[in-house]
Amino acid sequence: MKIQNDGNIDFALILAKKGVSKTKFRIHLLELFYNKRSLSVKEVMNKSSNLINKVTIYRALECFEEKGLIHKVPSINNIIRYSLCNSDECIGSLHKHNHGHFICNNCNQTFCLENYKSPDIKDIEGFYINSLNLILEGYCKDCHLN
Amino acid sequence: MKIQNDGNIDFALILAKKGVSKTKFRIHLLELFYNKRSLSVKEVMNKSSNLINKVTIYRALECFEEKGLIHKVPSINNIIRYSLCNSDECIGSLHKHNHGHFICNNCNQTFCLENYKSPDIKDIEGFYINSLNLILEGYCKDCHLN
DNA sequence: AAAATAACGCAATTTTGTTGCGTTTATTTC
DNA sequence: GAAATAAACGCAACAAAATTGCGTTATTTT
Repeated sequence: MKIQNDGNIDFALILAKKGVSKTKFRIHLLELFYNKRSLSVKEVMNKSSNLINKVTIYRALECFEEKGLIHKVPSINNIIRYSLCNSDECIGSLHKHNHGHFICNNCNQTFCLENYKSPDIKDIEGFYINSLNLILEGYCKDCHLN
Repeated sequence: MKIQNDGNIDFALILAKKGVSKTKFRIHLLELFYNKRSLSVKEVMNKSSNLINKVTIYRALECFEEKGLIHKVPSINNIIRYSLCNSDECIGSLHKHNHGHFICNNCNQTFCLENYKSPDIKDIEGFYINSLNLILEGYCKDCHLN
């Protein structure tokens, strides 16, 4: 994925293309994901104004997921976590995101590992696969040092 | 993994070898995992006597994980889920479980996919990997039909 | 068997996520 | 561009999931 995060991205336009209402918060939310790629609900809360209600955050994330902007990343911390979709992989609510994700067990940040792909599993007898995730956990550079 | 689930497994002995106290409930819990391989907290509750307190369940699962008997399986439903460790893969709290897991989005059952392995990722610059999980989600045979 | 240690149960609390409904904001239609 | 429609928002209340402290009971060690 090539993200040109040079401050010239028209987030409102991206929302419009995906059929998402262009409210102040949702533009802000999309910007957050373009900056950090992967966020938990808590991180979104911390990075949003205190004036934004948590219900609004949950509903916006749900909407973004349905419209193909972000996808859930599995985790063992029983925390909902989302990552920005690759526009060439995800269309609408059909999410195909075969790159790995690394989750730091200390700071809880999630990192997209573009170079590490999930194996290409097509069909397994008796299982109807909707999503496939390669999840790595441990400590990121910063947390390993401390 | 070869599990000889023929009713002749000495669960108490396994607990003793791992340094886990041999209480009635913990013997029962280990048996559950040998029977089903993968369980959420809720499933453990349902399969245990109503007399067992949920706190006991949480603490026993935590203990089993620390002693290398079971490991957490990531999921997008933010539900804590555990799988039996392969004795040849996991030693103590060092969990290496490179087989995939399939989680049914309807019945929430988890299935170990012994034949589907995670790619063998050793080191990634800046990341210190503790565990690696290959997570598949969708519908199992039973839930797909309904 | 007694002492030490670990597990257990209970109650209370915290954290996380959800639902309903009236109000505000954005989008569509004219 | 204003009115009508639809969607998003905030609030309060609720529900579910997980955690903590502490006194009691069971297990392990000596």
